[in-house]
Amino acid sequence: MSYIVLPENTAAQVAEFFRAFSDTSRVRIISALVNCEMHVGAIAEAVGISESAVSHHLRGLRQMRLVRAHKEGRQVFYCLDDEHIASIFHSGVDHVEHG
Amino acid sequence: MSYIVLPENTAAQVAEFFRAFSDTSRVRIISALVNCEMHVGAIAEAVGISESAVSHHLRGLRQMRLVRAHKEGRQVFYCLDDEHIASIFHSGVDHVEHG
DNA sequence: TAAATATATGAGCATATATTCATATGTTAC
DNA sequence: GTAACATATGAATATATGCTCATATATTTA
Repeated sequence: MSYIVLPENTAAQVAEFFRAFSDTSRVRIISALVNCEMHVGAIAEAVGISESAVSHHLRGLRQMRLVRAHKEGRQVFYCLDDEHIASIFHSGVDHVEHG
Repeated sequence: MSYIVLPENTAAQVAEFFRAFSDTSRVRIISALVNCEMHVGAIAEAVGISESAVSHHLRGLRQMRLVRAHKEGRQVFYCLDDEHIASIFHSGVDHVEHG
């Protein structure tokens, strides 16, 4: 029988993707963006961490295309990039709540 | 409008859960266990890392109940704990392959 | 019993990561 | 223009993480 293992490259990308959901603050940021778009200050207030920390996290999430941003005046609003992100997030919540 | 953010405790559990999928080696280990159960040595060979490293990863995955183990002689066979784990894994692969 | 095999585990090290602080950039109001 | 505000970014630091190496435990075989 042959063992089928995901190639290193693909596995690294998958790992990188899930790493976005692997930090408490990021999970809370993502949870805040599931139902509405929010600007950085509001996210910081809602999650309870500094705006700088939020900004750093959002940069990572942006680079991985988990979130999209658009500017309105001096505020920047963020939202989840697509439904797939929300879906994976919900899978994780489901797993820990009834799993 | 009120901002609904996942409580810290729950978010920490969700983050911990996804952290299991956030490392290249663990993703490959999980991928190997999707279709069959395998013993530690076979996993190590398939993934291409030391048996010790595999064993360390499997301990974490066991503690998080992502995998189950049973002994046969001196070998220990591992398999994914349930279909939900495989399903989340596949979601991640789908995301990076066509996302 | 002793030796060989399979897995598990603890310590140590090197790297990665999250946060804070200071500062930079861009925008609005005066 | 300057001041105030909102966000972004780089450096520094503290903690976490993955791997290796040495060793321990358990099982089979001679």
